[in-house]
Amino acid sequence: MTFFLRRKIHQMNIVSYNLNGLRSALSKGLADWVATAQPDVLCVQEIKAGRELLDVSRLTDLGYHAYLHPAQKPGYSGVATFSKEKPLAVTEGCGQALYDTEGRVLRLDFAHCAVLNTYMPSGTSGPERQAFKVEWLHFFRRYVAGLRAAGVPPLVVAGDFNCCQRELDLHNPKANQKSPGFTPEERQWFQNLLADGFTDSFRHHHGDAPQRYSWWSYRAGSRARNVGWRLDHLLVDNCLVPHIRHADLLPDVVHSDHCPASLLLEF
Amino acid sequence: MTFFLRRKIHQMNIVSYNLNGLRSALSKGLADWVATAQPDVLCVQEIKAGRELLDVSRLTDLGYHAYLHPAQKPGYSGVATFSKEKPLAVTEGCGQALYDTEGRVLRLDFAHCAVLNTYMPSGTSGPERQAFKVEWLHFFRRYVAGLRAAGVPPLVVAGDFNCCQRELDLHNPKANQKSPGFTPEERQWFQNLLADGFTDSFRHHHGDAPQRYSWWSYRAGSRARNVGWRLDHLLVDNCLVPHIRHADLLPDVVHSDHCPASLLLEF
DNA sequence: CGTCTTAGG
DNA sequence: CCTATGACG
Repeated sequence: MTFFLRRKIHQMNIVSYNLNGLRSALSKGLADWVATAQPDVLCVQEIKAGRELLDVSRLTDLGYHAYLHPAQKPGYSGVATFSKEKPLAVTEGCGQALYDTEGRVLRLDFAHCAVLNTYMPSGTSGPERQAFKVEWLHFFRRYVAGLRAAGVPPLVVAGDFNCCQRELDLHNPKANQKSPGFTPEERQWFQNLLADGFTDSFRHHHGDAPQRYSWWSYRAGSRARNVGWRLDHLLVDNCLVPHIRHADLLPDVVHSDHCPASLLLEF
Repeated sequence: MTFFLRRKIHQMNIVSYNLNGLRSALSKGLADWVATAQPDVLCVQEIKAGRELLDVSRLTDLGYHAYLHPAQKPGYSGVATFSKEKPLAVTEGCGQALYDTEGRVLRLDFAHCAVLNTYMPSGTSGPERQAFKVEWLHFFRRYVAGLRAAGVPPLVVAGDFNCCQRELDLHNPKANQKSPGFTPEERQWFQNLLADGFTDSFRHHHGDAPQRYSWWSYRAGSRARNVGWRLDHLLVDNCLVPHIRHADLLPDVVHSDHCPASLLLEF
């Protein structure tokens, strides 16, 4: 008879989900799905409401700690992270008022990793916001580099990036070379971010699987025809790659124009 | 065998209906109801859209002539009258810019009567609008007197009066002595208007029938409990009283927070 | 509570 | 198309 001596396995199931309104998603049964899926960390974006208007008891009743980082403007943007385990530290915002008033970053630090929930700006409403987005993207790389230098635990960057890198990340790459979210500048930025030492967990797990998207326009029945984009990502610090057990997109889960992206880490 | 010599009977079925949005009401099947009810003259209030946004083909396809008098402000107020018979004359507004920009009066003249479609101001949004309403009410009596003096055909005043006169016209008269729509001032005004030579066709036909309302708040399930007010009226010039054949409220017709009020005249 | 609006996506 | 808002009722 042989005995194996090993430490206790710790699994972390992390989900990123742009809800297009937390209240709307709750009204469509979000809490029931969460009760079934049981993510350990649930990062949501576009909560579109502040603390006064939000009732997250349906989620805290499931045993989650709730951390909200709403935008200043009513009905706009905002992120929230729900965690089964109480984090060692919570950091609201990135220290830049320009971004923090828009509720775009929320970090939870755990023993084995830090989960950085982010909602990156959309550029679709015009050139002004596209310029704002590009500035944010450059800021974000510097910001992440600073976190690393400061000794924050290895990062999981979870969120709606509002951009993707490769042609197979969207249904119609040819027609969208100039569209916000797939400009050469944004694709290059994404590549640079990966070169900084991050891994796209979905691609790591699924290779070049085509037609796997996380967002579909509400218009023209895009979702039914799978005319989508992969905008929601779970990037991990390269040092976490050996811990990836699974990564996926859950297009059958429908509370929003996005679907959840999930990642299972094992420590 | 006996022969009766008599002129051809002419019936006019007139309906007044506050739609709380003509587009919304159409989306709930208004045209199907109109096709069944076949009013000769349909007076609607709160159309809440201008000509560019409205598609009334579902009604004109039923054989109606359409006359619109929208407000200037988008999504606000406005009246429209639909008539099977082409009127002899159509008068948009009352000549007062203060009221005509809010789309509150539209008159169609026929051989036997004139149908004055009116949406009287609501006072519920504050004392400023209640004062505006009271000024309107006084103006309206003078205006109607002027029409009479000018030799307009005998009037049917059809519309949402946003007020009622007697305690049996609302579910909770005691609690609403100071509420806009049932203030002593408005009740007195209503009595004065009747004293000017008008008859409330519903009361003429139904006497003191209680609990007959035309509006219910959307809040707190008021309509299911019949907690309502009778705000929509078809007043007729006293000279038309011998022609009243029927008058009613149709609470089972639901496209709005109001229900239709109807009047059958025979000439 | 519900129909409009406008902003944002 | 969809979720927010704010005005109005």
